[in-house]
Amino acid sequence: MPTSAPRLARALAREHLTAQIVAAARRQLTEVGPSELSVRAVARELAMSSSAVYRYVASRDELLTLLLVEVYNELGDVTEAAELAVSDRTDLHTRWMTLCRAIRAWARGHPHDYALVYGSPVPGYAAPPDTVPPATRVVAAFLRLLADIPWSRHVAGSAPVAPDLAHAIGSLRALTPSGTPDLVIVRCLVAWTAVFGTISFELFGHLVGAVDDVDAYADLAFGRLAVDLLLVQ
Amino acid sequence: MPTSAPRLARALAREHLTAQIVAAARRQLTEVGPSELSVRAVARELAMSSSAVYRYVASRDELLTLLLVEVYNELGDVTEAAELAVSDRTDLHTRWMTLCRAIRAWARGHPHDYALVYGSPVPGYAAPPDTVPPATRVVAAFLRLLADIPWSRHVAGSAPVAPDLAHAIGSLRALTPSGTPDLVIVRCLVAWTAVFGTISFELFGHLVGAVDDVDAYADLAFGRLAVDLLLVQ
DNA sequence: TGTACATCAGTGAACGCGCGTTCACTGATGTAC
DNA sequence: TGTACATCAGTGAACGCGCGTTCACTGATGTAC
Repeated sequence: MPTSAPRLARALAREHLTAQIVAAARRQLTEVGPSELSVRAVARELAMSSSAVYRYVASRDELLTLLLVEVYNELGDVTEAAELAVSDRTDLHTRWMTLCRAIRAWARGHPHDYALVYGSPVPGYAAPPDTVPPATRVVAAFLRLLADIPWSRHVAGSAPVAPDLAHAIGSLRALTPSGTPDLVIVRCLVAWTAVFGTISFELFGHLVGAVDDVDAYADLAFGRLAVDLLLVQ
Repeated sequence: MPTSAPRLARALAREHLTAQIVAAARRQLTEVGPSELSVRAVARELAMSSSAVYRYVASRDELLTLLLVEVYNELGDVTEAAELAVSDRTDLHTRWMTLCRAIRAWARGHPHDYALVYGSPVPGYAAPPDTVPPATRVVAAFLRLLADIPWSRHVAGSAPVAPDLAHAIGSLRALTPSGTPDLVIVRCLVAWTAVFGTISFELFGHLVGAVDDVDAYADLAFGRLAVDLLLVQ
């Protein structure tokens, strides 16, 4: 114990400073886009030399990876909290709207974080596999909601599933309770895509000149998706 | 005429070289993302000095604007051609699928062009109003298709329009034949958004690990949108 | 408990790079008489 | 048609900037006897 305590102290200091570096980088992201994020600026903000950062982070790419994981997890927390916030679990429409609004609110509050994860890829950077699990938390929340929809009423008896459908979405089925119809998974993917498409268009400026009240429009869009795509109202 | 001919010659040369500069910039975009586009690289490709480019283009921002307009117009051409390619104008499902597939094919063929216009905004650059008209050509094509759907059958007698709906989408109504129900405009916006959301997710890597066959999935998604959102099958 | 050694954190200077943009200048092309 | 002048295209050097990353080094912190 007298030998391992100092060892622990150093390890703690390391963790603390690494966390501070990531925090400083995220503060950078409140002012500057992901592609402009710089190791030197992070060092400046922490009042340390730029070379010192390399004691904690191997490269700018590794810093980006740490950011990606943290941002995905923050959005994952928000998403999961929203998914559980509605006490009446049978009120699927409210659950859906709450989920969509929470994601949109987070995105509007963290536009550069959003751009980091859902915008165009950062030039020269390829996200490593470590970022995939935190990234799937959002779509998992969608899947959980979709799983509670009484699909049997609408879907079970309908047209047989196209033969190419099953293999197209193979990987996502692993995340899904067995027995979920393929058609439901496709609906989930389309809804998930449409929600983020709506947010991206808003944040990236594509609704300028078309939509005047983005808040009202977002709600209309989310509601439209619920009714038409999820058969929930 | 003898006085204006040389004047014309210089003007032609100017236009020619300006076009070559834009073309070289677009060639850059086949290899490099929009934020990495550089005036010096363009000059290099044309074997001229970097300062010479400034005879034709006032700044990097102006070059970006020229690119934006050209790219929007290229996509506008593709979109409009696709919208007209289906000879049976009453086959709305085929018209829809053709439109969606054409946009996706263009996007996959020009990923950096796509990122320029539909990805995260280029840092430090704000698109001027000149880029808005070419940008609207795509959504106009969607509107034209939507206008041919016999909505009266499904929508006319349905629930009254929410009061906040009208003002939320005020600006888009200017593009739309008068008499188009607000609900149809919202459906158009949602469909348009969902289509580009699908393409963005695919190109920006968010379907990795979820969808195995992106071609098959894209068709499924477009079809789902047609049936559920546009009531077209 | 005290001392010799090893490990680690942090520094400052430097390398090499590419960028946008300006400026004084040369030489060619057009213009007016 | 010929000549003096004005306009324009294009050059090369330079300014000032910021970046990622490396490296030899100092000084503090931990380790083993």
